[in-house]
Amino acid sequence: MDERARHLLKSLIEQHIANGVPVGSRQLARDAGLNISPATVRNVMADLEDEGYLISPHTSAGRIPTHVGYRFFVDALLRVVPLSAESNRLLVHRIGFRAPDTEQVLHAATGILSELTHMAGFVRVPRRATRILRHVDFIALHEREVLAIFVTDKGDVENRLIRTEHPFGTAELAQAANFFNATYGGRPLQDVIHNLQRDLQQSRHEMDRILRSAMELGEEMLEEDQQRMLIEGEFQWLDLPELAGSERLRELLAAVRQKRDLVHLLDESMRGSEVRLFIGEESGYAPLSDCSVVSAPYSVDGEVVGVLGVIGPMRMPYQQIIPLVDGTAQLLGRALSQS
Amino acid sequence: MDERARHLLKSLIEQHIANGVPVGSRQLARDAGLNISPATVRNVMADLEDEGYLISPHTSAGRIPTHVGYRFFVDALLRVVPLSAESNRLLVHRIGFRAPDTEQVLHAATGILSELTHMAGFVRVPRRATRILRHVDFIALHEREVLAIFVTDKGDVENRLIRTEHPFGTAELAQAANFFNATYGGRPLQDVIHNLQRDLQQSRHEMDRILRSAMELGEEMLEEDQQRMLIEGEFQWLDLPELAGSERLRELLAAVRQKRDLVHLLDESMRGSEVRLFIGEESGYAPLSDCSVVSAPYSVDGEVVGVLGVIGPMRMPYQQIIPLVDGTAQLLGRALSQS
DNA sequence: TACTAGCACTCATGATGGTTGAGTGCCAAG
DNA sequence: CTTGGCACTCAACCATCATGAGTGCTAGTA
Repeated sequence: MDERARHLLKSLIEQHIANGVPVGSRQLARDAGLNISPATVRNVMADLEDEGYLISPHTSAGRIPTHVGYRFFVDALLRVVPLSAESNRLLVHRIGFRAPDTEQVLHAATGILSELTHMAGFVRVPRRATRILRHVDFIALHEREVLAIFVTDKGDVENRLIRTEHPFGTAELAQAANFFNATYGGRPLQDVIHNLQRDLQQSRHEMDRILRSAMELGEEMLEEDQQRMLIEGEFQWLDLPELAGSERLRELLAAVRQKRDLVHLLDESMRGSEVRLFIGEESGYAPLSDCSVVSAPYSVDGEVVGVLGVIGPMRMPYQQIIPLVDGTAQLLGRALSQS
Repeated sequence: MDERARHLLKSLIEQHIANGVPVGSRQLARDAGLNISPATVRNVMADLEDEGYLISPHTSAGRIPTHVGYRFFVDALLRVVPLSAESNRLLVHRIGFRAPDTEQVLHAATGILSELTHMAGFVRVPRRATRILRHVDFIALHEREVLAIFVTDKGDVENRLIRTEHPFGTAELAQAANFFNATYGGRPLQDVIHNLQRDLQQSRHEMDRILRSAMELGEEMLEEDQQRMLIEGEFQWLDLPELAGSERLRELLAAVRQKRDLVHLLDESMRGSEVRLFIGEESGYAPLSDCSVVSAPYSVDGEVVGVLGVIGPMRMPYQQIIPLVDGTAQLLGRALSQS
C-alpha cells in the first residue's frame, strides 16, 4: 500500500468516524487534500476494498471500513491526542484521590468512563488473590447467628452470616477471632484458606463450624471477583444508529448481562500493561462483532489487579478514547494504592 | 355505569392487555359473550369514552383504556389470581430462606421480579434508621489509615477509610473501639449519632478525629439508604411496542437512573402495608406517565423498612403481577427477619 | 325505549411506481 | 498513471391508490 492509499484510508476512516455514513469518492477526493480526481480515488478505493480494508454496504453507497481497516488505522495511521484539559480535570476530580470506599471509586470510574465517551464503561473489580488478611471478627448477632467479617490490607471488607447449631457467647467468639487473627492474620488470603483447610482436617471442635464457614467466606472473596464487573451506560447504545433498533442491540445487552464470556475476554487483556483494543470480530465473541472494546489494566501498588475500559461501536474516536481509558486506569490504580 | 357496560369495559381491557392493540366493536361484541350486536357495543363504548374510561388513538381504530379506565378496572373489576405454583416455587427457591448476605437477597428479589414479570423490577433497600448498633471496630490499615467498621443487629456491615493526622497503634484503636462499644453499643443508630454529636462537643481529644469520622460513617449509613434502590431489567422495555423506539423510552431510562424522584414516590407508598398501584399519570411524575408501578412494602420483624415492585407499561397483567409483587414482599421480609 | 342493521365516512397501513441523487465500474483519451 | 465521461445501480423519498378495520349516525324494528 503506497503513501497515497494510506492517506486516503486514513481520511476515509476519519470521515466515517465523524459522520457515521459511508464515504464516497467525490467527498473523499475533496476532503483528503490531495489534488486528485474522484475517479482516481475510486481506483484506490477499489484496491483497498480488494485488500479487505473497506467494504461497501451496497453498490451505490460509499464505503466504510472493515475491522481490518480499523485495525490498520489504529496500528499504523492513528496519532492519539493528549487528554483534553477539561477531561483531565474531570477525571482527577472524580477519581483522582483516594476515596474512603473502594466500591465508590470503582463506581465513579465506571460512571466517568461512560459519561466522557458516551459509550458503555466498565471496570473489572480488583483481584484479591494476593491480598493480605488484616483482621477477622466474629460477632454474635442472635442466639444462633454469627456474623463473620474479613478485612484485607487494602481495606476490603466482606461479611457473612453463619448459622450455628449451638449458641456461642461473645467471649467465646472473641477468643476464636483472636486465635484466627494470631494464626492467620498478616498472611495472603490464598494461604489462609489453604492452611485453614489443612488445619480443619485434624481437629473436630465445636467451633469448627464457624471456622469452616469463615473459610468459605474467604473462598467466596476470591471466587466472587472471578465474576464481578461493573458496567454502566449501556443505554447510550440506544443513540447509535448502527446498533439501535436491530436485534444486535438486544443480543449485546443480554451478553453484557451474562458477563461470563466478557470477563474471560477482559482477563486476557490483563496480561499486558498497555491499552488494548478488540476491534469487531477480533474479540472472537459473536455479540461483540459490531463493537470495539478499548481496555487498559490498572495496577495497585505495582501489581496488575484489574482492567477497565469502554465498549462501543467500531466507529469510535479512538484517538481520544485511548488516552482517556489509559488515563482512567492510571488514576484508578493510584486512587486504590496506598498514598 | 350499568352491569353490561362494566362487563364490556372489563372484557375490552382484558383483550387489550392480551394483544396490545386497540379493540374494536366487532371483536368485542364477539368475545364478550353477551349476545349483542357491534352497533350496540359501539353505543356503550361511546358512553365509556365520554366518561373518560376509553380513548381511541384515531377515528378508525378501536379503543384503548385510559389510566382512569385501568384504575376502575383494577379497583372494581379485577379479580387477582393466586400465584402459580411454578412461580411460587421459583420465588421460594430464590429468596425463600435467610441468605448469608443481605445484599444478595435484595439482588435476588430484584432479579426474580424482573424475570417473572418481564418488566423492570426494583427493590428499595431497607431503612436502617431503627437499626441497633451491634459492634464497632477500628482497624489500622497503614500508618495513618484507619478502617472503621459498623455492624448493626440485622447484620449490616458498613465500613469507611479514615485518614488521620497521627499514626495510631493497634492497642490504642482497640481501646477506642471498646470505649465506643461500651458507650454506644446496643442503641439505635440514630441515638448513637445524636449522643456522639453531643459528646464530641465537649472533649477535644486526639482520638476525636476517629470518633468524628465514625459518626460521619453512621450518618452516611442513615443517609445512604435515602437514595439507594436496586433496579433491574429496564432493558425488557425494549420489547414493548408501546415504548420502544420513541423518545419516551430514553426519558424513562434517564429518569430511572436519576432515581431521586422515583425514590420519593416509593417512600410515599411505604405508608400503607398493602400492594399499591400507580397507573399512568397517577404517579404525578412525567416520565412515568405511560407506565404503571406496582409496589408493595416489606417488613422486617414487624416493621416496614422498604418497598419493592415492578415498573412496566400500563398494559400489564395486573391480576398476576399484583400477587407476585405481594408474595415477593412477604418472602423478602421473612428472609431478612431473624428466623 | 332499547337494540340493530345499514350506510357514509375516516384513516392507518401497505403496495405500487416514478423520480432523484449519490455513488460505482469501466473505458478511452490525455 | 490519471482523468473525464458514461451507463448503471440502488436507497430514499414522495405521491397515489386500494384496502379494510372501525366509527358515528339514522331509521327501522321488537
